[in-house]
Formats: sequence, C-alpha cells, structure tokens
Amino acid sequence: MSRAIALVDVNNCYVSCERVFNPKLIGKPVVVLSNNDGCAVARSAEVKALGIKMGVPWFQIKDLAKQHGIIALSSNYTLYAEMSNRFMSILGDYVTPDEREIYSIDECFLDLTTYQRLFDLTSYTQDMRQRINKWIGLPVSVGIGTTKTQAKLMNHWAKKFPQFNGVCNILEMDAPTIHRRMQKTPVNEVWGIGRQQTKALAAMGIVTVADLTASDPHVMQKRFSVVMGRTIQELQGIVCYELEPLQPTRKQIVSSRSFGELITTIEPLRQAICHYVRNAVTKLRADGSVCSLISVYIRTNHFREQDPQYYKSVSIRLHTPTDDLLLLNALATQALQEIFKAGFNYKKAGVMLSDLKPANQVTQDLFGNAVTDEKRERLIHAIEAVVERFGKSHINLGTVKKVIPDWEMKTANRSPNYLTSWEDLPLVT
DNA sequence: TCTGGGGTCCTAGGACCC
DNA sequence: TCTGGGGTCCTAGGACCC
Repeated sequence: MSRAIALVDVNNCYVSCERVFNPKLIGKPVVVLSNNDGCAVARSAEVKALGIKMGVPWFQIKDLAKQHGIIALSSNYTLYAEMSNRFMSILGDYVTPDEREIYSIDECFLDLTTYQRLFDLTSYTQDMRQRINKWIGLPVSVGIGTTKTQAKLMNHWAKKFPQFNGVCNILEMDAPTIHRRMQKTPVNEVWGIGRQQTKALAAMGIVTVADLTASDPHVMQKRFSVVMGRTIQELQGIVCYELEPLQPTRKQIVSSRSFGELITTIEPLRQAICHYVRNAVTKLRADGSVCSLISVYIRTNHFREQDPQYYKSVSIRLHTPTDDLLLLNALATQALQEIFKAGFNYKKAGVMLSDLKPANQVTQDLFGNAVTDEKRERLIHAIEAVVERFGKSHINLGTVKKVIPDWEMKTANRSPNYLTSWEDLPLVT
C-alpha cells in the first residue's frame, strides 16, 4: 500500500473568511490588504483574473481597482485565526492527532495511508470539503500524493483544473497523464523553488516540473543545495519530509512594523520599540519560554533609492534567560540608543527575541549562566569522570572539555576558568 | 506620495579568545 | 616576541515559505 499524503488548504483564505461574515462580498472582486493597507495579501478569484499579483502595493493598483469595483479590506488576523482553528478542528474528525500536521494558518497535511483500505480517498476528502463548507462556510482544495511535495503540486492542480472538482489525487492518475500535466506546469509552482532558483534552473534548460522531476537529484544537490536534491526526490515519490504532527517550539519571536510616516527622531522610535517588546514578551510567555538574546534594528525606506540608506541592528546577550518585560524593555532602549543615528528618515523598526528555551528547564550553572537540565547533568557527569581519572585537584573546564569535546566553553573568557573546589559544582535538585 | 509581517535555514567575514 | 590553529560570537545578508 503506497503512502498517501493530503494537503488541504483554504482557497483565498482571508477573502473567504471575510465572505463568511459578509455574504455581500461573494461573487465580487475582493482584496485583503496588509498592515498600513500597504500590499494585497489575499485576492478573490475575480481579482486574480484581472492579473493582480500577490503582494503588489495597493497604490499601484488603486486605479485599476476603482475601474473594476474591487473592494479592499484591511486585514483582521484575529478573525482568520479563529476560522483557522475551526477548520483544523473539523479535519481532526477525520484523522488521529498524529496523522495531522498544521502547516500554516490555512494549510494542513494529513496522512491518509491507512484510510485507503476502508475508503476511496477521493470521496473521503470530497466529504471533508463538503463538511467544511457546510459547517463554517470556507471553500477548500485537496491534493493527494505520496510525498508532501507531490501533495502540494496536486493541490495546485486541484485549483487549476476545474474537472477535478477540488480534489486531485496522483494515485488515481496514470504515468503518461502525470507526465503530460507536469510538462505544462512551470517549475516555479514546485514547493521550495522560488524566484532565484527558477532563474538558475531556466539557464540549465529546466523550465517545467517534468524537466525538474527528470533531473538527477544527486547532481542537482551538488550544483544547488541539499534542499534542491530533496525536492527532486520528493517529486519522484521518494520520501524526504515526514509528517510532523507536533509543532516544534519556535526558535525566535519577531515583532516589527513599518511606520505610516517617516520618523527622524529617537523618541517615537523608542515608543515603537517599547510596543514591540511588549508584543514579543506576550508571545514569549504564552509559549512558556524565556529568551537569552534580544536584538533591535532600525532601517530607512529601502524603496526610496534616492535617499541616504541606513540599516543597523544590535544584539544584547543575557547572562540569565528571562521573560521580564521591564528588563527587556530597558535593554531594548539601550540598544536603540546605540544604533540610532540622526539625519535619516526611519521607516521600519523591529525587535527579535531568540535563543528561546522552555522556562521550566532553565537553571544556572556555577558561573551564573543559564543551562538546561540536560546540559547541567552532562557537566556534572564530566566532572565526576575527571575526578575519578585525575583527582579533585585537576577539575577545570579544560579537562572537562577533554571528557566532553563538544561542551560549550563560551563562559571561559569572562569567568574564572578554574573551579576552586568541589563545592563550587552546581547543585543537583 | 503611497511598497506587510512572521518564520526557517544557511553562509561568510571580522573581532576576539585560548 | 613571533607564529599558527581552533573556536565562539556578532553582524549582515540571501534564499525560501505562508
């Protein structure tokens, strides 16, 4: 029995969500705009038909929009998140938790391998589509393949060819048909192939999905990257990416925003940064994490090439990981003062919290640095091994490092390199 | 005049330390 | 005093994704 991975996604997600609550928008050309109403981030089918691309600045299409009666809405992410929860929860009725990977706000991978025995997968997923539409009013498409990359491609076909009626299943297609459709699909539709790669591939004569699928993954991996090699294998049906049902905890939290107007002085920047820190710390605490590094950046408007440009960021490392708002705010303000330069028109600023760790796993080592329980245990074992081999008088970080070669020595240059006594060792709680 | 925000992964060079 | 190698950290930037 072959593996069967489905990708279910909401068509024109943000526009569809808005239509659920305002049915007058149905059948009309609608766009949803980003913050500051800057760019189009979602387009209805009617708008796509006018040739308006994803992410175009609103001011560039304003005239066209007027001409065709396009309705522009500011985004409402709280609403979209709520609709997303309901969508994912309905999918949860069809599979077990470890057969579902929530990939983004509007996309979900499902492992349907075992369901092939009991159901026809096309009708099974058609049932999902209908239920989602009936219960929460969202239109969805389904692509089914043996790998995630194939499922993504099938999802694209499900939208592109009306005869599929929203579900495209590669397992039901014969090889010549697949090949013919791949020949007609441009290579940039493949998951992981962006603008730059498309250009580089075109220079080698690879322009369609069929071309890429026929290429040698090992040769291409050397020429491009390991990611490219995997993408090709996945297109060929060789699994490189497993389903990841458990959301990995994120590694950084970013809070940033463009300003509606240009800023020249430090005070409004300070207020903005203060706001971003609060925003990021709220997320940090919701995750139950603490951070060890805070970065702040400010920049001018890079679209205004005629203006003098400035971009500067600075990071501050914390001795002890924290989620303390006041402390992080003070550090961010200090960072801002370091990088601020008068004489520029600032357009954007941001704060990044990184080196995140679960708050409950963090303790301090004898230098006052935070270590996870796991690391501390390894340190203690190493020291015990040193004592056993060389005796107590030889306990120093250098010897410890001989026992654990990959032990991080980053504290060695700021703190005493030598332990003075056995009693200095971290306590085991 | 007006051009989003939040992520991941990878690479490279310079400063600095042992 | 001169030399080299190995390592970390920081900054910057590029590529991709939604």
